[in-house]
Amino acid sequence: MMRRVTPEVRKAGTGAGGRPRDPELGPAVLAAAAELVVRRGYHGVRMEELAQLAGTTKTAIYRRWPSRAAVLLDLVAQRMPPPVEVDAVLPSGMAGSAENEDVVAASRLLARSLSDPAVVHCVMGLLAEAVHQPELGAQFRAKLIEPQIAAADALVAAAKKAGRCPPWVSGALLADIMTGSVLQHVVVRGQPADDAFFAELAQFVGNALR
Amino acid sequence: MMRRVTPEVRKAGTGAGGRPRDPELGPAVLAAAAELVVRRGYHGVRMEELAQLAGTTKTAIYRRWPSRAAVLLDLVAQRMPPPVEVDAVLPSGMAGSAENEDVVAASRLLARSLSDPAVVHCVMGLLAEAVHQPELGAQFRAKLIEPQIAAADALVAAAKKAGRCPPWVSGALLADIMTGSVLQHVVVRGQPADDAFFAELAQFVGNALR
Amino acid sequence: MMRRVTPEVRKAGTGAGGRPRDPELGPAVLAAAAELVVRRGYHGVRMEELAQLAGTTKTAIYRRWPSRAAVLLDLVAQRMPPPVEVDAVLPSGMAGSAENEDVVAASRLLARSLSDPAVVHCVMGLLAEAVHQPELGAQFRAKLIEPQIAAADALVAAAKKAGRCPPWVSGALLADIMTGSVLQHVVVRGQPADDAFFAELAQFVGNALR
Amino acid sequence: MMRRVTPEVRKAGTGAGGRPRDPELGPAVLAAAAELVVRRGYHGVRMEELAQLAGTTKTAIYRRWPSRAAVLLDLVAQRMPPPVEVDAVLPSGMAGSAENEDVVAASRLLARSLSDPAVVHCVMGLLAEAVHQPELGAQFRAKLIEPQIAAADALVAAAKKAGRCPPWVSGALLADIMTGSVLQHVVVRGQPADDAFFAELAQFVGNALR
DNA sequence: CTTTAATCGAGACGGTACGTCCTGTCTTATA
DNA sequence: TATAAGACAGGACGTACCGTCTCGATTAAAG
Repeated sequence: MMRRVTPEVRKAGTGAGGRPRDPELGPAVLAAAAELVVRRGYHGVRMEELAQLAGTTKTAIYRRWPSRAAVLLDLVAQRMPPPVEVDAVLPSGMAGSAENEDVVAASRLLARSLSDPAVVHCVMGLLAEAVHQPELGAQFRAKLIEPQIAAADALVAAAKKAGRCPPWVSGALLADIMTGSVLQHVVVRGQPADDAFFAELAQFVGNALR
Repeated sequence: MMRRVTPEVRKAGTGAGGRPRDPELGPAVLAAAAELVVRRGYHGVRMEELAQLAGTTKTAIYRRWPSRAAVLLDLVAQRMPPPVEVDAVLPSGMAGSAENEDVVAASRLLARSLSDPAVVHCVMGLLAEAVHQPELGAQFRAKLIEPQIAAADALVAAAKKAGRCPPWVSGALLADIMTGSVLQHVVVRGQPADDAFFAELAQFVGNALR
Repeated sequence: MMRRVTPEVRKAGTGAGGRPRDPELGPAVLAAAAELVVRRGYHGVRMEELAQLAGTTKTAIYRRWPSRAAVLLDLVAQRMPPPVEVDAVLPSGMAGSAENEDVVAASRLLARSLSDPAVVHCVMGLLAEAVHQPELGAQFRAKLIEPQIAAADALVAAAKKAGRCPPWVSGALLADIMTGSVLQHVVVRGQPADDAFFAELAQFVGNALR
Repeated sequence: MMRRVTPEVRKAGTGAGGRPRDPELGPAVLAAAAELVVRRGYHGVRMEELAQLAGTTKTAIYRRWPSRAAVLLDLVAQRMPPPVEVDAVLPSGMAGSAENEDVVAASRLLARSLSDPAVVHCVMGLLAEAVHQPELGAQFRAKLIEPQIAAADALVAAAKKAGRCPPWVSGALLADIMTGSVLQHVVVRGQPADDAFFAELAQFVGNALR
């Protein structure tokens, strides 16, 4: 007997029938969350108000995300720029680059991950909550941090092969330094992440990679 | 006209008569807060439980601090190691040091500010709350960050005068990089701040200061 | 002008075409409701669980009944024994009965209306809901109470004609006393409706009718 | 050593110090509940609205009562008239009363327990909830029913001693009949509990007690 | 044999209330 | 005046349930 194949492969979670999820609802919630998080901060995102602003109800939100933290985590994952792409920074023909300007440029991109204020506010709140909520921390790292580290590793590996990076530098270290410095500068010290700061940082890193 | 003193959050010893404050109570609260913050994280520090663990009541705590954040801020201020002392790192007779090992050593001290887990957890929570609570952020920076920057500035100035530091390096940048990298490594990525990491970081900084 | 028939709660078989209703589904729902109402009480009958126990879905139930109360009302109407039939109790030839044992026997039947625990639980819940839901109350009385009163009235009229019942006794009063006493005894006081109680009650009524 | 006696025996639950409960708050909640229950019925009493109407908050209500049902139970207990007092009905000098009018009068009082509409609505809702919530049912009976039964028992015992009541009549039976009949008449059938009904009922009972 | 129309299972949706939890303020009696 | 004790107002949380809705699939009678 031939298995009956459903004519259309459904993309919704469980697989079978039922009223399909409103496709506009999820994005609307994330957009509302982004607005609220910059208006009121991480703890100012109240589920009731979030639902109202998104034109829906708490119930619908909790059907998609298990908690408020999960919503904000998804918000960050969506707004965070994708990690550095090696090929975009180290084009094949660029082999004999006089200095290591290409690696430095890539590092600048890494640092600019935290340029969106909504992202910054969410990240702080999530980290504070994740400290003693291991599952949240694991998801946070899997969704946001590990791709970044992987990209940095690939970047460093390519640079090493081309002789433009000392062998003792690791991608993880580079990522820690770039994003960490921005975090400290912006969030902890409350300073603007302007071009002057990025220039200083780039010069520091460029000097270290000599 | 006599200024009306709000009974709450009065500094101890303002007036004359009355029962004196129990001098052991304040420290007991901070100790209990340190224990709770590592057990349950920043948001896990409930005022009722904190009071109970410190052997007192909420009333007594709120007489000393205006809010939960203020308690945790004081906790950090107390547990945070004092900022680097220039004289301890750059002794007068050490002038012609072959390399820049002394500045690197000072930077390591700067980085080790965040070695206490209680401090790390508090800092994250306080920052998350401070994002939309400007007064808290100002106090945070005045108590914790500005002394650090000042110390780093003094350190860098002395090193520059001795020719062991490039002129484009600022103390603020050095502090941002050192503490920020540790913050990222420990809190965001959840990695241990062990000697291997500090060594990598020191080598990076040492290379940059050449 | 053709009347627009709302698709919901349509009587089965109104129009022509279309898939016919599953005839086993309605009874299955009532049976499941009976089971649930004795297991968990009136408010414990959740529509989702009811549907699942009946092997169907909420949709199918709401196509047949407009609300949860309507389902339970139908359950009572089905499980409630039919009201007393005069002829069954007062056979024509039994005219000169020495006592009034026949009326007493009829009253016992009246009282036994509430012997089914599912019925008792439903009745309580329905009444509680009907207090401020006049339409539900009206349906409740029309379906369950008025037939009982009518039967009691007929019974009393026949008994009066045969001289076995004082002229000041009405069927409504008799019904109130018999069913009300059982309600109080069983539901309010939580006592079993056993033979001893019915005997006591019958003796009381028999004495009153002398 | 003499035990220190607190100068004033506190009536509040736990016994020791602390801010005393607002004595007006409990009565205000019960009054508000009475108003809401007649306006909207048992299920229409929402905790939030109840709190607001009483000029307080949900928290304060839940500190005094464990659940909504407990509030309404207390409301009934307060509004329900006290059970019949034998001495008030059977004065010592009234021994040779021609008929049994005194017992009948007492029964009428018994029946009038359900004259308050707020009481009736609450009783119905409580009973519906108590069906499968044994603890609530037990409290309901202990607070409301058992005193009534005890009073009826005392009444019947005194009447028997004076020869104005048949030996086979129990107080419980009399209470079941009186209150149950009213319950049925008012709640189930939706008829008014007017004098005509009470007269009919009294005549029936008076006849039975002959 | 196709069209039509109503049913079915499945499950998302808006809405509403629940009871819990926590913060920061207050009101007592006692030390 | 400080303390322990605990009630208070206020507000958000996440859960649970109701009754409605929107799908695709199914099932018969009508055309």
